[in-house]
Amino acid sequence: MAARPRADFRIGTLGFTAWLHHLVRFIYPITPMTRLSGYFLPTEREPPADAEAVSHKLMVRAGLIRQVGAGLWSWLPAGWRVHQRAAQIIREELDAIGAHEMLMPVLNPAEPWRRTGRYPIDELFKLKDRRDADLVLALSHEEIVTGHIAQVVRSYRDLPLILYHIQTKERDEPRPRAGVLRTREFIMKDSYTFDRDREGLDVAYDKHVTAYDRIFDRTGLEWYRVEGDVGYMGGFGAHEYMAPCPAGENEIALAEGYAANMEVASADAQPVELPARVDAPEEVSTPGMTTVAQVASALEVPAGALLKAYPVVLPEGEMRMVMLRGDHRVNDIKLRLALASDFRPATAEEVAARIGPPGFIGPVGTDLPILLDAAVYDGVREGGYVTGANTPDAHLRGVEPGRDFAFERVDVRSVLAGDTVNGQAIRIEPAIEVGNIFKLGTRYSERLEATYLDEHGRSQLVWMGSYGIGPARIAAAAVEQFADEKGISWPRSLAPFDVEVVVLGREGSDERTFADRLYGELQDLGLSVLYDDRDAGPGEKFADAELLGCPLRVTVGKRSLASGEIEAQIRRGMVSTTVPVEDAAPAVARAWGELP
RNA sequence: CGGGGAGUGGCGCAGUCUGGUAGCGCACCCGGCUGGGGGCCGGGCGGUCGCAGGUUCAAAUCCUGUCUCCCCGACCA
Repeated sequence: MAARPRADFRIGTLGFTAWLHHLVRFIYPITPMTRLSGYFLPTEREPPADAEAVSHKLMVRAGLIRQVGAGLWSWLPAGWRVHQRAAQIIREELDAIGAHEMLMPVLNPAEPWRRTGRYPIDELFKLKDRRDADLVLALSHEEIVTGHIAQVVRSYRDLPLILYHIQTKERDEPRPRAGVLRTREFIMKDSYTFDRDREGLDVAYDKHVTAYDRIFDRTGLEWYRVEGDVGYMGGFGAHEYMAPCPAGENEIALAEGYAANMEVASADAQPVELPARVDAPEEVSTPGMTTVAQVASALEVPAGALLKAYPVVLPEGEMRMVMLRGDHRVNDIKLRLALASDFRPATAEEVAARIGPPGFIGPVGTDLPILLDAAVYDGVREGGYVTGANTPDAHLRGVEPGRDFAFERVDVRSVLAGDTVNGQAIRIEPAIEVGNIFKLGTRYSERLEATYLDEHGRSQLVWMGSYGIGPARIAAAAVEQFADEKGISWPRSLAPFDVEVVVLGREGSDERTFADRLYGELQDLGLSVLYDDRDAGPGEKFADAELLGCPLRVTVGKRSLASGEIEAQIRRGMVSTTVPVEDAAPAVARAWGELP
């Protein structure tokens, strides 16, 4: 009785539905205990001494996560609520494209991993059971899910399928870092699509684009879908979902209408002024000058007027010489794609034996196949470049591609800020990868024999895609993107609680009575509420509320009751508004509904 | 894997160089005051100094080994 003395109040204020709702709760007290006085929310005044990233510091300080070991984290109740909210958004949008949730084990027999060739991966945790059988801890679930498909799917009529689960992943990361941004154990939503053919895969992939776009829109994050690295063997398309933030481990190139991972980004280079054309290359003495900076400065030309050589060796031992502008850098991933092969840089000995003195090598006079980066002019316009002369202490000036050496055109450089795409200058920002989608093709179905019989009774390989999202990274990225000097500022969709009610006043005071009631009313309106009913000073309560970052803070004190207006502070931007004491709850709910 | 740094009450740190009774702030507990921005007064609890071995009359401190954590880089199916 004393616990719930407000039923009659509600009939009048909230209407019959809410009253009924309350009655049900009165009988089945399912309301979660979110009175701060009895909640496990250990806030800290100071960040962990060794924390660097904003999300790491704030999530620990706010009482969301606690470290267990390197790359191993517990999610405390409020943090887990955030994680669950992210997971629920993912779940809803995947269900909406016809995906079906399931659950696969983390502990796997080694055998399917051996079959797919992934057993030797260093990141894969390996262990043995008591009978000395080899086991692994799954770092994703292609092997297991494809194994099920191989067993179950017989006919083209069984396809397509979209399956997913939200399950722990284990990865023996060489370097866990930055709180929950890169951990050894984490929860991932991974989905897998199974189709009859390549066209079917394209459809499944597009469905994931739709779902992912909606998911990341709903999280409230700033995000980009960028082109990702497909790998030169068997990838058919890949995108990554990137959330820009200072602690990000990736770099993305962004321009109006363009977004790509730096690993694969392509853009038009900024122009460089070349020395005037000459009839034939001429040798100049450059004693001891083996760096671009030295040569450029000695010859008084911009670094971009130099062509530097990057000799590489293919697995079969063949050599290639990559030429690019002196102010540009080779992007190994793009080069690997261009070569359609792994490669390694040639050693100084190999260079000396095959081409010329290291530091002075160039394209003129060599018989090596030359790959010329797209940013290098081809000689029909502009002037001549400076290159190594393939003799000690000398360079050539006035070198023109095409006239002075033959080449194959490639795009293998890392783009720079200020380069353009469709005339729009790009900028480069750090970002955290929060999701990825990947067209696998038949790599796994081949090795695990996932086949079906088509309309003509012929056996066909199943076409697969795999798609991941890390809810923990969504949470951390949101912290990174929206934090201010006071703490976290959650987007509405991810906040651990919609509203935090702060009461100022002793046990038994009018403020308490009012706040108790408001707490219940807000919950009855469908809001999740954290109620700071602790016997603490106002400063401490405000500081904690701002640290935790619920979108809306409602303060009930003597002052508010006397003035007839209650302060409602919007966390994002720390904007204060007021709601009338009369009908406070619906007014708070309306205010909440307008937040980001 | 390479480089750098750190392990001392719950948190943040001093003390280590130069061996000699383990300290500070916050937090916590008790009493009181205060009550719209981490407030005040008084009284308390709590640490075998990461672990193991060694040197020494004596080790947080010196020596050896080892474990753990963080940062930078490499790596990131």
